[in-house]
Amino acid sequence: MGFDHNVCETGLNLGLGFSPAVEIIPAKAGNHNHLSRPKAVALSFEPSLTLGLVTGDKVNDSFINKPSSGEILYRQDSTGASSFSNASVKREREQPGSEETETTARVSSRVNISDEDDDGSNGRKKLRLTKAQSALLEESFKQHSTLNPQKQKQELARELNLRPRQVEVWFQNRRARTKLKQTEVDCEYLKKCCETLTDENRRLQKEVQELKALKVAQPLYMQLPAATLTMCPSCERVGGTGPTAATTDSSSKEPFSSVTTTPKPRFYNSFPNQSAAC
DNA sequence: AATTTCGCGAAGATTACCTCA
DNA sequence: CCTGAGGTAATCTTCGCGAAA
Repeated sequence: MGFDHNVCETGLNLGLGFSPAVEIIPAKAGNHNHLSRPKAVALSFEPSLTLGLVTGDKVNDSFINKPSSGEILYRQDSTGASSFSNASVKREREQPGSEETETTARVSSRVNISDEDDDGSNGRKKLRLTKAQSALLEESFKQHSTLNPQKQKQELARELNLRPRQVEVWFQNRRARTKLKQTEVDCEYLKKCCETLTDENRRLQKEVQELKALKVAQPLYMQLPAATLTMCPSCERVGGTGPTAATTDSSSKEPFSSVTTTPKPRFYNSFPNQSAAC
């Protein structure tokens, strides 16, 4: 019972502050930028909250795209960025059991065709990545969350039959989603810590009140014969400020008096179950 | 050596489209 | 059929870093 240090083992400093472990997001060699950039680090809490947790299977599953095999036309906007359009063509649902490769191939063929289909229309249409494309991108993301622009991006784009820009965008969005998930996890963790600290604070307040009440009753307490003084169950010393407690053996591991002058959380934890003198 | 400028890529915020209940 | 919510590709803006001038 009481404050469990394992819950906030990282040490919450000054209220809700904490001591995060800084984890550098692995960057591809050759990516000249910002290994040391503050924004490129992920906060992780020692017990279990790591980027790995978030990027693990459980979370990744939610990122797998739903099946889709709509009729998609590909075109470019004014900036050269690619986009897809189904404006003039009905989407068709992917039939259960349909071949993934076929879907990819169909989309890919449309991509190739529509590369030339530049009608200059400015509508922004969306591509829906196929399962296979998403899976490959996920796989690549697991290895490196950032792209080597001149190599990995090109290679992936070629493999997926996408434009390098699309691969780049996917990685950007993927990193954003990862961070969002991590933030949610962190938020939950901090909420729990906050609740724990609130409880602890409440309990300590109560304890202070008890000690104050004890102090008020102290004159009477001091008049009692020594034999009636409360004995500390752990160190078997008489509580109070008398010479017995003051002349404590320094070799004793947990001197009764020192405990009272060196408050430790665990001491307070168990306090309600022991005599008030402890 | 210090400063300025420029290009690049990443993050963050936002938009727009699509799907589904 | 309509609608709102959620997911996500795409776009825009801002920022930091390294290299060159």
